[in-house]
Amino acid sequence: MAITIHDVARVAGVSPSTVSRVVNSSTVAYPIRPGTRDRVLEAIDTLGYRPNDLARGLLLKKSGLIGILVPDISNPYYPEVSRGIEDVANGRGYKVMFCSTDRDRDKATSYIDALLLKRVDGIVLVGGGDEVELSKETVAGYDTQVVCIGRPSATFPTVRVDNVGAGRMATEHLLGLGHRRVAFVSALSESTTVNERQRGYREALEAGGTAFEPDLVVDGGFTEAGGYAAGKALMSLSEPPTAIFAANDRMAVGAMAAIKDLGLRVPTDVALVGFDDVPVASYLRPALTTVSVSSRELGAQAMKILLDQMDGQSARRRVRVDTRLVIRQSCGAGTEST
Amino acid sequence: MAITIHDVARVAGVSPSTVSRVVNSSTVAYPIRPGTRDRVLEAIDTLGYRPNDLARGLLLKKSGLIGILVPDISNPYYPEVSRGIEDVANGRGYKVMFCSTDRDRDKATSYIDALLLKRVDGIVLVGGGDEVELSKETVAGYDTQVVCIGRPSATFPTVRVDNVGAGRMATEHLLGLGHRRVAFVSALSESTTVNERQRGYREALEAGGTAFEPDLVVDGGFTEAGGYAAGKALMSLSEPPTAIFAANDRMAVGAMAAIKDLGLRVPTDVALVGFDDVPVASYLRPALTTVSVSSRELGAQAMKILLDQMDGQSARRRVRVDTRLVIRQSCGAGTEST
DNA sequence: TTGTAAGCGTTATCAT
DNA sequence: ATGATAACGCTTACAA
Repeated sequence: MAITIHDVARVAGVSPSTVSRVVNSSTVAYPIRPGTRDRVLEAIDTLGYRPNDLARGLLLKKSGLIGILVPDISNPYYPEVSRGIEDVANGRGYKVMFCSTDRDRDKATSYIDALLLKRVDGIVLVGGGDEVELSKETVAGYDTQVVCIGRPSATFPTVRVDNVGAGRMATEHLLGLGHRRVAFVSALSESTTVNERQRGYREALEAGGTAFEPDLVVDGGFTEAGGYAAGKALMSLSEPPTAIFAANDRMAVGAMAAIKDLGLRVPTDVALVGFDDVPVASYLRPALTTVSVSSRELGAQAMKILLDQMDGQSARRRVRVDTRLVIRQSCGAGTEST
Repeated sequence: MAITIHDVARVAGVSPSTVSRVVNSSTVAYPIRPGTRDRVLEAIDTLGYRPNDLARGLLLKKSGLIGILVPDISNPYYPEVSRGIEDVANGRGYKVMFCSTDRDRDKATSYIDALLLKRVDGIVLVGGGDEVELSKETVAGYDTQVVCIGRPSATFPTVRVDNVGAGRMATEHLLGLGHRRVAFVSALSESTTVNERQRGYREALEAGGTAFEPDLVVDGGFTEAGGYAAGKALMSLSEPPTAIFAANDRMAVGAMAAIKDLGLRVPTDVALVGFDDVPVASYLRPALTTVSVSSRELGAQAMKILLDQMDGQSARRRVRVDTRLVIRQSCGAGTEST
């Protein structure tokens, strides 16, 4: 049987309220006689008492939990984002529940449902996938705050990456290196993230006076395997591209393997640029040129907004986090590796 | 204000108990007149009622939560394990809380504490790190079951990988290929996992009549950066190794980059074998030969044991999950890539 | 087949 | 400075 506050009270010879006040003395200031406090503390220690967060949460209407919904746990980018969230959350006594939808609508829905049932104090929606649907009405009456990362939202505050600008930047870089046939490895989905990067790609092409060619855009399904297939398909074109921009690093890794397997070289035969700057990016050879978004910062900003909202403060509704192109070897312009 | 069971009861013109019975009809069989059920269901629908898991948990002494403690979220291996746990857990209505200790003792302790406070129904301890300490006494009285993955434990059931055997297998493979100077990229810590792999390495050496050389064992700190430094150090030895076995894939990736940067080639100049079979392993060029442990299976088995324990069934205390050496290109024996 | 009432463990409010 | 009491939202005997 679990030790309750009553057990402690009995052993210490005080009332449950006193025990409660001792336990929460860090949060709520309350005058307690030193002797009493000592006896309570001692009783807690000998009994090994730990308060029940469920009971506390029921009363306080707070679970102390923050839910994070990411599209794909196997993409190292998302753990980084969640690390940012976690650091800020833990600093304020919140714990996080990390959930991966695997870009599956049913899974997403059931997770949101569970999060709401658990009365999480906040939800962070990460990524631009359309498998997640959450309306203002759904969360209304739940005393739960919501913030989005990397997805547009009219109803909830958002922390955004300038994907269009970053896509443009990456493509312009390739164009500036003299490439005229630049391909884009996309991912078919309603993911706004990828679509935006593609828009930037297209804008750069058009601004550079290069015609957009549908043949040069292929699906890579977010994964290494998809990127590999995309790379093969692209390089088998009658007029293959001289540069490839992949919408994420995982696909870029796959594309790089495909290029090498065809006996071609990066960047000599094909230049390659990725997106995310995952940990392995700088340890590939050639090291991958990629768009780095400070993913940790992204998470931290989102969590700060959440905290502000929970405190009832009027939080900033829209925050942008910068991106930068990390020029390594795969684009042919840099020599930097690590 | 949130909708409670009383609101539904009032609207449907029944008592709260009846509403409760309708809501939980899937779990607990109870006779209810169809007409009544319909009215309740309708009221639930119009009001948008969702039960409060905190209240339910307080009463039932169940949170419906499973805590997972991993050493390092940025190693893609752990998300895979947790996926295995999750799949089984979700199938039985449990949700998981994913926590990364970052191999930090304070973080680990505070997470375990939080998990216990939240009255999680089960805890899965993943990885052999010594930053995690959890005794039978600590969980006693918490109605919380514990299971370990990849770590020895006398007190809790464990799902183990035969790290010694796998380490031996990988090393024997290299030895069989004619290598006599085989290095080991380790990770300094009390992690039993790495130590066991190293033991296997050593056993294979001795069984093969090759002397163990302390110089050939270097620290790689679990990461690509550490593996890179280790690779450089190893290849700068007056008598460099002709083969390197890294205790995990992240370090193997780093070592591969180091070797290439020194103008040497894998596997011609140095053969390389990793451990984990992370997603990128097969997309490196040369593709990484590595020990594959069915990490998903590992998680699934652990969760099944947890469920058995929670059901009060006598679960199997020790389960072993197989490993196999995936021979790709980096060891020089295979041609297989993807 | 349905309703009443007690209680899960905690904290806020009001007394003392 | 401390204690008694009510309440948070739910489930489950027990009663009807």
